[in-house]
Amino acid sequence: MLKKETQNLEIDNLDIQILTQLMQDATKPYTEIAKELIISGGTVHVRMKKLADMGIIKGSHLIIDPKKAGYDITAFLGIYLEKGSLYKDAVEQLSKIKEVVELHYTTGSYSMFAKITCRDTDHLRHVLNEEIQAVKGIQRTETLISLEESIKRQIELL
Amino acid sequence: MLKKETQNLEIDNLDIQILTQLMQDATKPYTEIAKELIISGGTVHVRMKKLADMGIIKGSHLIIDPKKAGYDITAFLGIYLEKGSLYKDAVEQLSKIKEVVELHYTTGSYSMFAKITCRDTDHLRHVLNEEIQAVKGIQRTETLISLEESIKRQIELL
DNA sequence: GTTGAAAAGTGCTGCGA
DNA sequence: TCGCAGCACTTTTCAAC
Repeated sequence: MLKKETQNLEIDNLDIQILTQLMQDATKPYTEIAKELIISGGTVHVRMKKLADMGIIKGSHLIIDPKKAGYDITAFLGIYLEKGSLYKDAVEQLSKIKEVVELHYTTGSYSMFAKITCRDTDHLRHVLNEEIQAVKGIQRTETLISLEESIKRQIELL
Repeated sequence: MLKKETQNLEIDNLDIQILTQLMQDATKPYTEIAKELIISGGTVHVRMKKLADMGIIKGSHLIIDPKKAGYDITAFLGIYLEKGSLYKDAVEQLSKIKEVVELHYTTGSYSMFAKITCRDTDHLRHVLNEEIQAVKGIQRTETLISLEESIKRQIELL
C-alpha cells in the first residue's frame, strides 16, 4: 500500500469537453454540462476536482467590456531596456501601473512587451509620458495602438 | 409615460466594488459579497442585472493554466500585409487558426498584431510556417517569443 | 432603491453498483 | 470508477419599507 495515488494524471477527452464548456461560461451549471455529455452531475464534479487539484484550473474571471466601462484604447508597447539586467526591477515598477495589463519578457528587437488599456488618448499620453517614462531602466518605447480587436479568445484544448 | 426607462446608466462606486470582486473570482457567492459591502444579497443581484443589461458584463471565463494543459509557448506576431485592403480577408483566415488567440489591427510598423499559443517549439514552427504563411495577403511576419509572462490581469475600474 | 425572507435550482457528499 | 439520491447552499423573486 505504498503507492498512495496513481491518480489519473492524464487529461482525457471528457475532461477537455467539460473544460471547453466552462471556459466559455464559467457559471454554466454542472447539471447542464452533465446532460449534454450524458453523464451524471457527480462525475462532472469529480473531474473538476481532479483538474483543480492538478492546478490546471487557475480560477474564473468575470469578463467586462472595457469600452463600455470607459476604457476605449488598447495599446501595445515594445520596450527597450538600457541593460537586460534591469528587467526584474522594471517589472516591479511596471506592475504598479494599473494600466499595464500584460507584460512579457521577449526575444526579438524589444526587451519587453506590454499591453496597456487606457480611457482615451489623453489618458494614454499621460501613461506613456508620465508613468512609463518614469520607470528606471527603460531606454525608449515603441507604441502600437490597437484600432480594432478582431479576435479575442482562449486556446482550444481539443 | 413616454419615457420608458430613465434607468441609472451611471456606474457608481458600489457597482465597481461588486465588479472588482467578481473580476477576480466569478464564482464568488453574491451573499458573501453582500456581507463584505454590508448590503443585502438582493441589491448585489439588482446591480448585476443592471450591469448585464448595460452590456458591461460580457460573460465569465474559466481560466486554465496553458502550461499545465500542455501549451508552453506564447508568441507575438507582427504581421505585414501586402495591401491594407486585405485586412478583412486576413482576419477571416486567421480566425480559423485556433492557435491565434488575439488579433489586433494596429498603427505603427505592423499592419496587424497577433498573439498565439503553442504546445512547443515544433508546434510553433508548424503554425508559423504552414498555417500563418498560407494566409493570403500576408507579406511577412516578425516573431516575438514570450520567455516569461510577468504580468497578466484585467484593468482595474477603481 | 434597498431589504429580508421564501421558493426554486444548483453544488456537494456518501452510499451503492 | 461511475452514477444516484439527500442535504446544504446559493440564486432569484417578491412584498414591504
